[in-house]
Amino acid sequence: MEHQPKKKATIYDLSVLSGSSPSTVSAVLNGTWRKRRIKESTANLIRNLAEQHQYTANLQARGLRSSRSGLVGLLLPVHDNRYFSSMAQTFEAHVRSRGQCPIVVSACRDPEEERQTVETLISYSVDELIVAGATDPDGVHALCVASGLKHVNIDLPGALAPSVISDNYRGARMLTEAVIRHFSSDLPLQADELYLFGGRDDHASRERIRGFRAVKRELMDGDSDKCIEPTGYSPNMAQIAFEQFYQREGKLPRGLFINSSINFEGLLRFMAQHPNEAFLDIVVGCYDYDPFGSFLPFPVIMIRQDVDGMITKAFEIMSESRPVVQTYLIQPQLVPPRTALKGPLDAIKDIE
Amino acid sequence: MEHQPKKKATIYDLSVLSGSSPSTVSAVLNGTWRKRRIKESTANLIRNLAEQHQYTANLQARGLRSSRSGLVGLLLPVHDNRYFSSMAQTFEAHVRSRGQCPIVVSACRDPEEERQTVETLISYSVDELIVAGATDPDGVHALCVASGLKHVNIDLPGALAPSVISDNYRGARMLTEAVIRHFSSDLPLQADELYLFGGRDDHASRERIRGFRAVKRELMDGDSDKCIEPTGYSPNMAQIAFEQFYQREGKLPRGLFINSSINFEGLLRFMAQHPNEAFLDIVVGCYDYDPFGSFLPFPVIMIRQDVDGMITKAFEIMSESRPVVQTYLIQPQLVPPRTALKGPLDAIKDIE
DNA sequence: TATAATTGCACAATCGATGGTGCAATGAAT
DNA sequence: ATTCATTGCACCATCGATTGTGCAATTATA
Repeated sequence: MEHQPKKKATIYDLSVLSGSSPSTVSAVLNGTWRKRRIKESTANLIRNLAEQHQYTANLQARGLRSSRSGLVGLLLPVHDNRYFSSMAQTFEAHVRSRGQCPIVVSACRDPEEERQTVETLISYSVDELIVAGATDPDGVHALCVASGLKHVNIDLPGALAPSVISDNYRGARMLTEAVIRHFSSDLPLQADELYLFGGRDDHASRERIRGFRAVKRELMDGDSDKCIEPTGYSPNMAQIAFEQFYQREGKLPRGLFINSSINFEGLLRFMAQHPNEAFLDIVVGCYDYDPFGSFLPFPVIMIRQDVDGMITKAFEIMSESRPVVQTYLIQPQLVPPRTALKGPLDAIKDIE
Repeated sequence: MEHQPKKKATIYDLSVLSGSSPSTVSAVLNGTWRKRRIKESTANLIRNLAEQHQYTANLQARGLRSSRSGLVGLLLPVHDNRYFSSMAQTFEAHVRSRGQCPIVVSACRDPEEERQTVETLISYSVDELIVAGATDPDGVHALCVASGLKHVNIDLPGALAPSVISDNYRGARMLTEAVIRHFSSDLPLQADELYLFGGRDDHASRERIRGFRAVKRELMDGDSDKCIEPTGYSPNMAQIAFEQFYQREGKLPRGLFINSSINFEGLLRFMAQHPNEAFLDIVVGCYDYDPFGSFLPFPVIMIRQDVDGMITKAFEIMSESRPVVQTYLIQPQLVPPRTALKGPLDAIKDIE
């Protein structure tokens, strides 16, 4: 922390050293020098000097001039669960492979925070933005449009920008059906034993609830409103819902559809308060995949959303010149109990 | 995507509209106007115009001029596990509470990627940087020093910058002891039944191994080299190690010390290949906390590193004018099986 | 009323890179 | 030996904000 923070070299320094003009230096170092008919030898000279002096471009200056930044943003609701963290991981790999710099920011599901964060990103001339699970995607959209920023919604759709989301209806159908079928035929699951917990009034939750109810109607006879308990996306509220149910009924439902791994953590909290015996005959379906969750002491069937597919599609859309405002559905995957899937980390080389 | 991406308002636009000079507008909007003795009425006029025209400062321009950006960086090895994702979550909250903009980037444990990423951050005049779990912290340090960027290592220490890390030795001691004591006294764990898997040749792994061996020596009589299997930080290598052990010995060790939740995922993959019976008499200690991991069908004792404590300390250090280059140890916490701790997400308001 | 002090603001340089334009030097064509 | 085309590069305005400095107008003091 004590050496001379000697100023970074600029094109002007190199210009003096090389005897060329700053614009020549600039052209050489940003690759446009052929277009500007700079001699190869001049280019080499400058490149050597740049290397010697450890030149790196000031990206703020470049960004100011060209009103682009080389940054690509991912706006998340939260970091701390496997769905969104694997999204961040996948996103980074994509962006890096395109030679740009990924930056990931979360906005805590707070519409105001979302807008402020996007404003900030815009002020840095972020080139593209993926808006994941936004509470107010259309508010974000307005800001992006005003500054001409390419963006795509992911996970939760908006009405005004292209959106790439999981096929929540089909995923929920698969999951519900798998839960029902997981029970043996000598003691099959009854309609009033299958509950859905978690989620709130967003598109994903609505679609999942729709799928859940449809399958219940088709495979069982009942489909009562009381089997749906939206608790928001918080472990705490979910826990309370489980506790209340347990107080009321003396047990948990035998079949549980849990709307996200975040809500699933509410069940963990409940579990911590009760002996394992309370979970002997239970089957859980969770709309989200968490490798550890898959190995709990009762059958846990999970849905893995195709994060890579969604991110890929999102970039595809943003690369179009006039993206169509529509919602693309990406098929998720049903994951049977005790399954350890590979994830984005497996793409990372680990020496040793 | 089609409306007029009408250019964002600048201080020059407001200058024309208000009849004041750009410098006056600038001063008003960045809060230095009192110092510049601008009339209150002028300030109000300009502020109103700014609001009407939705002025937001171009942060690249500001950053270029002032060579500061308002950005604070967190460099992670990876996103996709609960330890680092909770670190990101906690970091964001801290940075936001200081009115700055958090940006989180991962570098995949690749020294070259680490340096490149930091170079990029420096080119954006990031104000401060937390370097988490870097493979080559001192390489990163060199870059930071060269440009006068305040930075602190976290999770893994460097020799050249202040570092804040978990007390790995003590944590490993606690964990090892807890695993041993978890066995009943009628069939106590023997020295050759307690193995350590995972980690590589970094400071954290070394300290954990040291703690592990010390406790083995103290509580059991043996402490053989063959009970240590560093596998790197990858699920895959860990899985292979478990499989090999299993092929060789016909079972897993009864006591397992797993060096990180990433390696624990290797055990999950192993589990997927084998029936639950193979895990009846097993006790796992994992140096990392994952809420789902805590509820697996065998006892899992975990260490939760005090991420909040580490981040807090890191910012404290960076706020000092001449930080001492030393390593600060933060005490981790022993988490008994079947425990659902609150995390950073609980700090987030969830409406409904 | 003349002078000094204060108020309120405008001017202009600057941060580092980009890209349009212009022009001298060289080589080719007539 | 002119004229024309090409090569190779320098010049300069520009992106949007910050900040040191200077100066007129106003108010206070003598």
